[in-house]
Amino acid sequence: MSVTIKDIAKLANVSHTTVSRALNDSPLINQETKERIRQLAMHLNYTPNYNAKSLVLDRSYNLGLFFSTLHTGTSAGFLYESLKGVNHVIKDEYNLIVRGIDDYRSYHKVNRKSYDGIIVMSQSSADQEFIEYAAGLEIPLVVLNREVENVQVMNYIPDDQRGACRIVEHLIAQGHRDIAIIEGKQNFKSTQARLDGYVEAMIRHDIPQREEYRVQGNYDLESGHAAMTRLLQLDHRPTAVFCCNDDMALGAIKAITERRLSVPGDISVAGFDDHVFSAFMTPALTTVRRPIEEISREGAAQLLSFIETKQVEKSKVLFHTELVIRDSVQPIIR
Amino acid sequence: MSVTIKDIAKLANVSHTTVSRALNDSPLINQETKERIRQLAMHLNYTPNYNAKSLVLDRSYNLGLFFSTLHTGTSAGFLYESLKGVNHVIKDEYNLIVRGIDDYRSYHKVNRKSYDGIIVMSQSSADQEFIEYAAGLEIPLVVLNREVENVQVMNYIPDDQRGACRIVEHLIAQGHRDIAIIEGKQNFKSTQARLDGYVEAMIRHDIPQREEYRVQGNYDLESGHAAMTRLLQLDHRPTAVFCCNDDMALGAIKAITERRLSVPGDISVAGFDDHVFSAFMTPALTTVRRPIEEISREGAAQLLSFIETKQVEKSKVLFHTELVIRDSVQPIIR
DNA sequence: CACAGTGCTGCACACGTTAACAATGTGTAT
DNA sequence: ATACACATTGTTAACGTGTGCAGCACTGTG
Repeated sequence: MSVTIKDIAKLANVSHTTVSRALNDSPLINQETKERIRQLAMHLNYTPNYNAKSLVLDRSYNLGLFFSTLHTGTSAGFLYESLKGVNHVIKDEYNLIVRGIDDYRSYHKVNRKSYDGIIVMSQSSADQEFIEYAAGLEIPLVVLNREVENVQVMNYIPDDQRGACRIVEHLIAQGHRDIAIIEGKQNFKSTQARLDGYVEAMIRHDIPQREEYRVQGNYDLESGHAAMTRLLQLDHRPTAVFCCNDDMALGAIKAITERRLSVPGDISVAGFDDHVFSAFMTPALTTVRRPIEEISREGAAQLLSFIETKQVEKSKVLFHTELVIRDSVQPIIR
Repeated sequence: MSVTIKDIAKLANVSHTTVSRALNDSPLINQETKERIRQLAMHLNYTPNYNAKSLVLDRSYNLGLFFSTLHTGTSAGFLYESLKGVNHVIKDEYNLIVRGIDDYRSYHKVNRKSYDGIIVMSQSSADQEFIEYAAGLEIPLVVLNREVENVQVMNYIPDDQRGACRIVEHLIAQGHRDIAIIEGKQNFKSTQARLDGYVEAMIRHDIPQREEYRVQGNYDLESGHAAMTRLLQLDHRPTAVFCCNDDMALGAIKAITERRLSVPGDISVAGFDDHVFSAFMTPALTTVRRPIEEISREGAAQLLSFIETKQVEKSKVLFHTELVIRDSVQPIIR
């Protein structure tokens, strides 16, 4: 059907070995024959059969990009930035296979023969099992976005707690004391980290915390809307709300304006992530930038270098988050 | 290193052929031996080497999901919905490889050995070359989102022109006559289709078109903002603006509110796509729903069935777009 | 002239799997 | 008893590529 090195060999009157060597630029082959064979290959439109190569070289040319889930809890922006970052680094020789971990019924198909390396964009500790599995198989592995315990892997994460603490301190600096938090999806590591940051800031500034100011969300728009609706029904309404991601912040703002209240006039709202949309919302959202694209890029680069050299420090690297002040938070007028 | 069928064969005192047959549930093998071998395989934690399988079966187990670009012009929501739709359908046995067509320097690595099938999420006619290449190689192929010419492929597309026409007619029905359009990215097929819909509606209702009401955008937030800014500088401002996607609509609204004008009080804004965010914007965006997830799902399903049965009608299927009326368009008070 | 060295090429096998064909044993009809 | 069908298993080759080793021709050296 398609052209093989044997076909080329026949036409060039050499053995297929010579063809293989010529195409792989082996020093054993005479320059002229090399050139002749290459011309011929090009002319015949030869493309190597990567399945055969994979078999003998024991490399799949596949890289896996795995998300905790593709159904819910993974925002479009997160997916987009991750993919973009990784894709930017991937050399032409790798295929990038994208998948949700929770889609697997069995991890059977994930093994060293099928993946040269794996990038886990981890959001939930439910991934732990998968990560341990992959680590156990000694597949080159980098876990991004979530701090992973027990397993020795390259682990690149944003400093969520610090970011959350900073933005809550920003709210406090604007005079707010009645600050609510709409939390992220349960069991997501980031949910805990951001909550920790909130608590840290509140304690540091001696602000008493109210039980009813902590509301559960799940990182999507609707949950932000629902959570805010509950907060608005409180007798003593908060003057500011920290939403654990921008999607929920948008939902929250919707809930507020539906009640004919204004942001930030009546209630200040802060988000987290710095979604592409956030600068364009009305009001533009004050939030925390989480450098997902950089993390993906750096993680992918390290993974590639590990695959090639087999050596790199397996360690945790924190990426700075950054306060982005826009219009959705206003000082309180006493 | 890892367990192969030959290892199992030795332990089971049979030939490796028997093992292969047993694991593939061949009717040639005795039930008891079959069971025995399967137990053994399970016990040894055997996983088949897909590279070897691929080589002999001439199947890669790879499916390609190709976008025109992953850099700019592809919105996060579009990527997300596409991936979600396709992923929903993919059987466990396929790997989904995601890539931007404009990332290829050569299509060399795209061939029938490497891909069992390809889904092109086409946005630009710049893909045409790639599509023709893939079609020429007789790789099972489905092109989604953009109407493709000359090539006989499965082609599933949203009815953009009809949707655009409908929403512009909606603006007209609300009394608007000074209707501007912010166009999409140049050379994107959808840009043309939506413009055609706009023109169709205007002509049908005998509304004179002004040259200066047609402004170029490129589907991203910033371009919507810039285009709207230009429109606002006009002596005779439009009373309504049809933005060719929701991202640009958001940018446009930003530009309007920055000038202390209100949407829809002073200017009505309509979008296209029905991005997840659109219902939650302030004001909630009147737009056209484009069923990307359904299209991806249906396209992927057809591709799989084609791969298996090798027969399906290669034809164009139009998916209905749907007018979604929210709060960003207001009747004109004369 | 013998010998070692060098530069290039081919033979034969390996990778792990499937499949055409052969071989074996068992039962059944003649 | 013989032939024949049938059920089950094994032998062998094949898929396309890379590679250790052997072999060839030629060159230079003693």
